[in-house]
Amino acid sequence: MFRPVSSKPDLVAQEHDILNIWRERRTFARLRAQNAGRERWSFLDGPITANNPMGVHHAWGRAYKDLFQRFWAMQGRDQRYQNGFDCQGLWVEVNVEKDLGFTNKRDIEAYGIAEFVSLCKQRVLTYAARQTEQSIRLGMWMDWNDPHELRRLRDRLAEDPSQQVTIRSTAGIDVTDTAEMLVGRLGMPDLGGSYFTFSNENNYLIWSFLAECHRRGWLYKGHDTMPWCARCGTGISQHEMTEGYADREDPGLTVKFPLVDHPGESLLVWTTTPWTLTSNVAAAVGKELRYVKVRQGEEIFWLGRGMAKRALEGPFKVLEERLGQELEGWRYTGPFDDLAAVQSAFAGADGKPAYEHRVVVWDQVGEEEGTGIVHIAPGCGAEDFALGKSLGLPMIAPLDESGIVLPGFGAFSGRDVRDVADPIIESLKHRHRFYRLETVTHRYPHCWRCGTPLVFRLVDEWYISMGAVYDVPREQLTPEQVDASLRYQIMEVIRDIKWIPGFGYERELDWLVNMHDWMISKKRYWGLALPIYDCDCGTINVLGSREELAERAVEGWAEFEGHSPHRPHVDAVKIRCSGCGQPVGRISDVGNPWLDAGIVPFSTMPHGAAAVDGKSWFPADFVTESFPGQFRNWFYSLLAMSTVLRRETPFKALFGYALVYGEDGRPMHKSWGNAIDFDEAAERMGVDVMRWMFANARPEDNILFGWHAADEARRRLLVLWNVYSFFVTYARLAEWDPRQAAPAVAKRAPLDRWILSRVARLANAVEMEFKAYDALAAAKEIDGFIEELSTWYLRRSRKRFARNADPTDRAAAFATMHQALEALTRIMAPIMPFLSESIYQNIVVTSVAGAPDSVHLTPWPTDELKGLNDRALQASMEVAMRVVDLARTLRSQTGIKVRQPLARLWLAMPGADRLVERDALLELVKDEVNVKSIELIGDESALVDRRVKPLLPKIGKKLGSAIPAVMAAARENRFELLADGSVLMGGVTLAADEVEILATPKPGTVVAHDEGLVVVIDTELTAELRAEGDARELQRAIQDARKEAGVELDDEVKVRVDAPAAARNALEEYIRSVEIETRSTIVFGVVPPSADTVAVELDSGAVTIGLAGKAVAP
RNA sequence: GGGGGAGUAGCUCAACGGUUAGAGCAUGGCUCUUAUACAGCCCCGGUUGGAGGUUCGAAUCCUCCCUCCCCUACCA
Repeated sequence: MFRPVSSKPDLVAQEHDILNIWRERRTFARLRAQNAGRERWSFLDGPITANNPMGVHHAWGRAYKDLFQRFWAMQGRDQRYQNGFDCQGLWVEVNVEKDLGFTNKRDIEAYGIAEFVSLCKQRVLTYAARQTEQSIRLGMWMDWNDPHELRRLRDRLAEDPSQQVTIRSTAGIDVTDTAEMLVGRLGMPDLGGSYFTFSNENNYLIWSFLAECHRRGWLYKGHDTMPWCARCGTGISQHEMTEGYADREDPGLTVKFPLVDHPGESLLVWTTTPWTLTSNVAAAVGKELRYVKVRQGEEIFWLGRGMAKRALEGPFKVLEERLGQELEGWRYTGPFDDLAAVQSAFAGADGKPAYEHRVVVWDQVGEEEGTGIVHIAPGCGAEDFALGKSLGLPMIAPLDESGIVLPGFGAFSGRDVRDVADPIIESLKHRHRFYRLETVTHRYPHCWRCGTPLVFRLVDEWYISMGAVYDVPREQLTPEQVDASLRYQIMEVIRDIKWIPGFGYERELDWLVNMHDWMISKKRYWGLALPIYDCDCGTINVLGSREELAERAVEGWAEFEGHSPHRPHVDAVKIRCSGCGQPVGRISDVGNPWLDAGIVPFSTMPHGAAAVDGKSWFPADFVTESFPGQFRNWFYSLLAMSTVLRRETPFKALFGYALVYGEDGRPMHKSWGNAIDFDEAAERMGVDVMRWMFANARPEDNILFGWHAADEARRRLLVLWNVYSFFVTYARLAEWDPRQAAPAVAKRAPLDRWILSRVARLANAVEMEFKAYDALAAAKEIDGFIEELSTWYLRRSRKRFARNADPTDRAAAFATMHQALEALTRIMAPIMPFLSESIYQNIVVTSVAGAPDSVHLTPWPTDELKGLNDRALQASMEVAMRVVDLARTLRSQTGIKVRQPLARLWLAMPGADRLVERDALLELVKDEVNVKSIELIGDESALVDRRVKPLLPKIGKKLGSAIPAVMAAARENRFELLADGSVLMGGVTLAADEVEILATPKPGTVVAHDEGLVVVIDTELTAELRAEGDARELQRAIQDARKEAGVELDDEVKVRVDAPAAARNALEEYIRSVEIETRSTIVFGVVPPSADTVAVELDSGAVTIGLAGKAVAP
């Protein structure tokens, strides 16, 4: 017998039970064994940053990942099930710094890089363990490391990285190595478990990638002015800029640059970054722009003509007008010519000034903002740098890597760049160079990690060239051009990918066209050690492997030996320069973390000789990640690296989804009170509710996640639960068991055959949707099925499950419901692994011989159910359901309750003869809407009129301006039906296929209609009908009373009914059937005051009923 | 600043140029039911952001304006 099921499930507790069952029975391991060696489905997990606990936003993507893995497992596919952790980079560093209370890089150096890097590793292990536990809670089936082992490894690493430690692989084999080396070997085949991007293998493979880039001449050192975060002390690459833009208020400062050759006259220049004025080198004007000389009081200024009104304060008089090019070469006195840094930058070889501030022409000068004369500081802006370089201007770089003004800048030296604006303005006022100060709000880049406003700094960084952008359409490129430009090669590669949603392809393409070279260096500590050895002789050595490092090492190897390829140990090694033969050290930079994530197809899916059994998992069939940002990050790095190494795509299909927002439509934010922690969500709403919510979200839109949304999602699941609970309750009462013989499907009621056909169709539809990676469409199918299972199949079948039902029919109903539920649990298992498992365990595992002991070990049911499909029956049933809807509408319009039986229902149904099982279906309708008989009438009936609906899309173009007349005729029912089926109306003749003939009710009767169906009810109530209605009303009241009294379903009760004589008479005929339905014995008479009483207003009079206790002792 | 979207019921979103703009949620009302803290139905709710234009007909196409979002960008 089935285990009893509460009607109010504790979903959360149930999920924990299921987790225990899976663990005890090693269900996942058995699933893997079951599919091992079969056709593969290769999923590549995008690494989650192991830096914090997992959030509900991670849960969205992880729900998709698990969903599709489970689905393909049910398709019998072999899989890798490897989760990934992203480990290296600034994310982790910033948090470790925060924990230590550090404010900048000098603190790290003082603390010790080795210790700092070790803490970074420990933090990764801490959160990898945590996220592993959370992911398991989510139901995600992966080849997980034991979280306790990860924590133990972390603790051993903290104690002494060189100590020998033994850990158990996920396959159960003990492996011994030093703590540091074991950490570096995580995710490798011998240890199993999640891959970690800090692994030795991952790092060395990036080396080989970089060496390959170098071999092809694509790796170079750039000297440029880059966005720079002073707090983090590192440049920010173009890939990282997106999230960092925010509105910011800055000073809008207008200053005077006195002209050397025009005494008393000054240029007016505008800037929002006062600190860059110390490094001013030139002032740029537009060649074709017009400039004016104006007088204000005693002073004379030059500025753009179009800007004068806005930029000048107070009245002015225009004295002269010139083109920008006429100003070229004018010399002016710089704002801070007395600074040593300026003097030395301008000095020639002999120490005398070789350069003077002057006006230059620049095509990018515009007239939208400022004064039309642009302050140029090549050391403080990328565009300024480019201009300065092309004109051979001196460069002045005022900041060190922490944003502190360098020596040589007088009183400003040693101050933080963020604090020098005011002193500079003061100083300018002092020097009579100040003109005006306002406040400007503009979009300004900030550090994506720590939020510090970026500055621009002149630095050396390392880049991978993305190749030329040719000024011709792509299809006209020659193969040679494509071979020379990586970006076009990537563009070719991405054509082979199925992008879901489709706009992903365009977006990636757009990024590829516009992207700059890939800046891969970071002046930090925790990350990939770039294998670049930049020799003073001009030779750049790039190593491709640990072996090459060993081979070429000339010193420091002993210090490195036994360590992961991280700073500081790897920095100890010096190699022999291939150019000059001298020892050369590694550059101190670490790598861009997207290199770490981009190499994982190669580090986790070895191919060729490296493949474990000669078969490669590369390329992946599927990847899925949140798309905002990833087009320039993970997707990009995957594609770039795979294109360089193999010139083919690393994945065949990409499914992108948007962001998780709070219920209020804003990003989740702790301080806004709309954030929900994953753990809290899991333990309060349950993960299946969450997964159901996620599956029902439109992936291309942001999902609004919250408690109300969860309640709504849970509702549909409770409908299913109620069906299940009903089934189990009655199966237990009937002691029904799936092993009992049931009538053959063909012999069952049409209702049974219909729901089985329905579930067969569901299996097929959901399979198709999952294969198209459309979880939403699949969820909608399932949702629709649950709705019909509950509100039609079960609703119409309820009586069939009762004890007094026909035994054969009852057996058929039980068997049908059982099969439908069993199939449904399998179909929804990928989305809701717990709920489906819980139902399956109870109704299948306990009682079906030979059934797998988990729903997740069952195959996808489409093939098993195929034979049950019956399209004609489904179409007919839909008509019946619509008739019921119409009849209900009529009842509610006339105010006649469904409990009140009606004599007749008239039904006009075009094509009624095409319906299969017509009589049986009409019986269902009769029962459902409580009418004694249904009479079919033709559309010629006196009850309906005909109406003509012109099919506008067909006739619109043809008729043009005649349309209004035709439509008016249609509205007013003015038309003539011709013998050949055509229709004359509004002065034109419409062919039969240009119109639809509708049956519509004649006014004056109670009718409802819908697409040709017309339903009319007979509202006349005879005395018998009223009496029967009263009986049902009484029955209902007794059931209510039973419920109030908390009587068990199976208990017999005694009921006293206090009714006037008229009511007694009316009810008399039906008392016996009411007794049966309500499992009671009815006695008319006074209700004792002690009983639970209920008052009912019957048609035949007011009655009071009272439960007088149980009739039969239990 | 450049490019692309989107503005439709209180909220979240639908609606090949086709005449009465629909769903879900929320509010309110009703109903069904020992599946009993389930569910169903109905009502209410709209100048389709605004103004013009094209068309027999516009939420839909065009122009301008307003607002928001996304992508992109160091314009000083």
